[in-house]
Amino acid sequence: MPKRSNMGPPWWHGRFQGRGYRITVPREAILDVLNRTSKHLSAEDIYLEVHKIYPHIGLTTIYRTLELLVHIGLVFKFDFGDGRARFELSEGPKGIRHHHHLVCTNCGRVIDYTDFIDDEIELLGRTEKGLSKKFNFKITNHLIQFYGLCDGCRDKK
Amino acid sequence: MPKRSNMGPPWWHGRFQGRGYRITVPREAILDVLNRTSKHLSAEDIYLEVHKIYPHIGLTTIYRTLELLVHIGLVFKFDFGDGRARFELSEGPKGIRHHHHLVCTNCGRVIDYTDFIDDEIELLGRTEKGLSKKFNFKITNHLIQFYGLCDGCRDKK
DNA sequence: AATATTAATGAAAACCATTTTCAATAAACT
DNA sequence: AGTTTATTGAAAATGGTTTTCATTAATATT
Ligand SMILES: [Mn+2]
Ligand SMILES: [Mn+2]
Ligand SMILES: [Zn+2]
Ligand SMILES: [Zn+2]
Repeated sequence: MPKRSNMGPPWWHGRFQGRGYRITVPREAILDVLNRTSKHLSAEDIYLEVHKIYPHIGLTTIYRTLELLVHIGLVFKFDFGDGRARFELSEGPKGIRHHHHLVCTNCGRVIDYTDFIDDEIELLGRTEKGLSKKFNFKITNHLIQFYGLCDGCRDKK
Repeated sequence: MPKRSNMGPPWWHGRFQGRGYRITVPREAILDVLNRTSKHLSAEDIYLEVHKIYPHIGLTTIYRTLELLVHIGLVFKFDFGDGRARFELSEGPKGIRHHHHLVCTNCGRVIDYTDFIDDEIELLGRTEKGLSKKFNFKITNHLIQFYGLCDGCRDKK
């Protein structure tokens, strides 16, 4: 089902060329699954989805591909505390969409939010600068997650 | 070696009483190890340390006790991305010392920092309020970590 | 102080997400 | 079309964590 609305190679092809990485069917299938969801899928989730169309693709390949995609920066890997890694495309055709997460500790639901991001970015910039100076630490990344009870869970407790 | 400078029950005893939890030798030993380090120990780290004094205490008990301590809020459990959970006392005799982490992605070193915490707390408060309202999400906790290269690793790359 | 109750423990086995191995396959280059 | 070598799939291994279950010991009761 990997059908794109307009012709031309998908926007991510450039990330593979020139680095010795090959564009393969499994890789396209995995990127396609990630590209078409807004959920935070586990390796097995992705495997099951890919399996519907390419039953011969194995779970091992899913893991290996995800590792590669994280390595080249196309995918983010998260740990929301349920014992399995979760993956999310780091950018879309329209560029990076920076956001943080709200994690429900009761049902595991994960909510993306971009509100307040500007204030956060502002603070993060200051903090990163200060920490870099104080600890001589070169910051490349940050992780911000809020935990609590989601809309559906807060009453039932 | 669990020797306290002055008499009286340790400050954490109150957390066990009244809840049906018993104060046992393994639990005291584990709390003692956590209380005397500023590092972020894994279950095995704690096991090895406890083992020096109580060789009969098993790794299973370490895991079970840590789970309990996290449950009653005496200990924080972290994932710094190296495949094993890390534990840290949530408070000391002098109260809670809120801090966040700087994680070196090269050597795994973890640095606690409390600088800029005030600004962060301020922002977090606003953000939590906004998010709570927008998503009807009851926030109980947050996780903030910065990743990058520490003093010893940034040059060698 | 002795006894009863039941939470806690330890050893071994099970669990399970992820990684490794290795022979077979298929992209990309000539 | 043929060659090179990155990639793949199946099976086995790995390793941190959890479960099982018989035994032990902390606390309550007498
Ligand atoms: Mn997200
Ligand atoms: Mn810390
Ligand atoms: Zn929920
Ligand atoms: Zn380092």
